[in-house]
Formats: sequence, C-alpha cells, structure tokens
Amino acid sequence: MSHDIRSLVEIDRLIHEPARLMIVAILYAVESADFLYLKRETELTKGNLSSHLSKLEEAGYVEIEKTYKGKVPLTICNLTEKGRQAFANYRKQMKFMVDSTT
Amino acid sequence: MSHDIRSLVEIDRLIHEPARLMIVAILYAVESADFLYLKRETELTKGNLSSHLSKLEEAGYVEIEKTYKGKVPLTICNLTEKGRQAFANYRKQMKFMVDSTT
DNA sequence: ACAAACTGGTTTGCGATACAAACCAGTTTG
DNA sequence: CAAACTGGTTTGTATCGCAAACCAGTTTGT
Repeated sequence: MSHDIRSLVEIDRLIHEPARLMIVAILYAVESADFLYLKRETELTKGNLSSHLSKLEEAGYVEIEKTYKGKVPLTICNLTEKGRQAFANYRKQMKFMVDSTT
Repeated sequence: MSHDIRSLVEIDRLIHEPARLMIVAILYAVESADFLYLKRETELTKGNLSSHLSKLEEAGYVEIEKTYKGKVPLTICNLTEKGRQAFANYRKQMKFMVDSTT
C-alpha cells in the first residue's frame, strides 16, 4: 500500500545517512566502542566520524565519554536508550519497505 | 560482521534519498505511472517531484515519455531495466542491514 | 633539552543537494 | 476575454556531507 510508502518521507534522516547508519548499527551491536574502533570499522575519516558523532550526540542518540587510557585521550561512545529505539524504529520501516515491494 | 556494515558507505544515494525511494518503489510495483499519480501517492510538491524525476532520468533509472491526453499534457514515467536492477540491489543491501543487526 | 613526528581528535571551507516558491505555456470556465 | 486552473520546469536558499587544515598534548630521535 502506498500509505506505507509515503511514510518514507518522514524517515529519521539522522539515522538514514549511510555514515551514521554504520555507526549506529555498530553501536547497536557492541553497546560501547571507542573512537578509533569506530574509525577502523567504518573506514570514515576522523573528521567525518567526529562530526557525525557530534550530531548523534546532539540528537541524544549516543553518549560520548571522554576519558584517558594512561596519558592518551580515549573517547568512548555508546548508544542511549533513545538511540536504540530510534534505530529499532528505523529498521522496522526499512524492513517494511523491503518486504512490501517484493 | 562489519565488513558488511561498511558496504553501506557505497549505497546508491540516488535511490537512498527518501523522496526518490518512494518514487522508485511505486514504479517498481506499478511499472508505469503518470506525473499526477506519482504526486498524489508520494505527496511531494510538483517542483520536487519534477526535479527528482529528472535526476532519475539522467541516471537512466526512469524513462519519461511526454504525451497528451486530449489537449492536456501527460507525463508518463516508467522504470528502466537499469532502474529495476538498481532498486533490487538497494533492497538487497537494506535487507541485509535489517537482518544482520537483529 | 628541544625539535620533529605521531595520536586523537575538532573546526573550517566548500561543493552538492533537497526543498519550496516563483514562474510559465497552454487550457478551461465564468 | 479575463481569471483561474493544469501540468509541469526553473530558480533561490538553507542544509549537509566530506576532506583538508588545524590543534593540544605525547612520544621519539639526537
């Protein structure tokens, strides 16, 4: 039904962006990851990763904890409950799109 | 595994854009539709619909046929084979994303 | 001890793009 | 015959993704 197709127009663009979709999908799986781990897994540049994380943080989807590992800065990211739900909902919509066009 | 997550970075952004995803999903189902039908179903403004269709046309994903219904202009759109394949592939990637993060 | 190079990021600049509003040619209505 | 409607296209603007430049602090080399 196209009422459902139409729902795509209000999809969560914060998550829809491929770079952030990667980030959120990873965090959804591992629950917590540091900056460099995310950088390796996503193969984003650090500038890119940094700004996407900031956006996810502003939206309240991820929580960013800045600590140290010895003397070296260590940035730990994890998904908030809000972020988990947003991703779960995004997946639901995408699943629907995939299924309904079979 | 995140080798697969990483593939999201090279997703087809032409289709990924929600407005175009709606258009393509509809054309995938109905095979052929006119401008106003698409406008009703997607609830896009006509300006928006027009420019998205142009982009899909440039990419060779849709074919646009300008005819007349009596004296009234009638624009018919249909998915090309290239467009069908691109959408099928997009769905495959999205299905994978949905399934792999379960 | 001090400079050069590396780590772990953030900020800046720019080109691309999604969107709505303005526009337009032609047709129908009052 | 003017006003309103159809079926669109073009234009202007604000947003956004990306990479390059930058930066504070640490380690390495001499």
